[in-house]
Amino acid sequence: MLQKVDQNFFDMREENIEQAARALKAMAHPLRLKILCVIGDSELPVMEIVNKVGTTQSNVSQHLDILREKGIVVSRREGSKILCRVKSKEILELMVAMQRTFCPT
Amino acid sequence: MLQKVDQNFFDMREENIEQAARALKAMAHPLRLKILCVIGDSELPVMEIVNKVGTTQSNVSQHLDILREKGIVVSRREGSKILCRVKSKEILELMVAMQRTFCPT
DNA sequence: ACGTTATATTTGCATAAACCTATAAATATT
DNA sequence: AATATTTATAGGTTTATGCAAATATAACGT
Repeated sequence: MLQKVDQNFFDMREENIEQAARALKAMAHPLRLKILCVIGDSELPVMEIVNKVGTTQSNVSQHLDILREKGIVVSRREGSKILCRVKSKEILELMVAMQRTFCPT
Repeated sequence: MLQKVDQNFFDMREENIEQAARALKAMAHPLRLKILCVIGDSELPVMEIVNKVGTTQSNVSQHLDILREKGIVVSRREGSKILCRVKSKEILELMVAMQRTFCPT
């Protein structure tokens, strides 16, 4: 019998696929993607995000909530402000990859 | 005035963001992600995908359609079969990045 | 031409996502 | 304590998604 060279480069396990899909789904919305781009590798208060992305505070808050619960963004309170940042360097690297994929040079 | 170091690494333009979000959305579903992983860098007939992902033909066909119309997958006829592959090496590279992000080593 | 295999499409339905407006809660300022 | 700022949450409406079951189309073998 031949050696099994199941050259499945993308052999994510079921659980990884589920998790990846959940995270991707959180990023796969124009406004949320824009929020992520605006935050980038910095840490911004919600209102600053609101101003930069140009929609209502409520809307941004709702989307931030989704990004948090899917593990894309974390935030901490500082006085009256909530500072948001992208959760991990892995996610930031993924964003760089997306930029490479979708932004024609 | 200070030099503007708007270190916005992720300065995707609006249109790029829209397009990226659309493509990501297509990939951000467990079954579709699985389909992509199964195809990988090869070219597979629909029925083979159906067998590997374990759901109905109709379901796979519907999801493949979404992947096609969002520009993630392309397919061609060969006799009675439709062969599917991931559209571009950019998308494949993005999948590699996702793997790095979501598959703990 | 007929049955078979491979794939796509349609329809109906249930559920989820998105968004708006209004309101609540927490902190800050005076 | 009253007011202003910042952020979150709730309720309601509209639209999109996901899926199953059935049916349609296309090519193949005999």
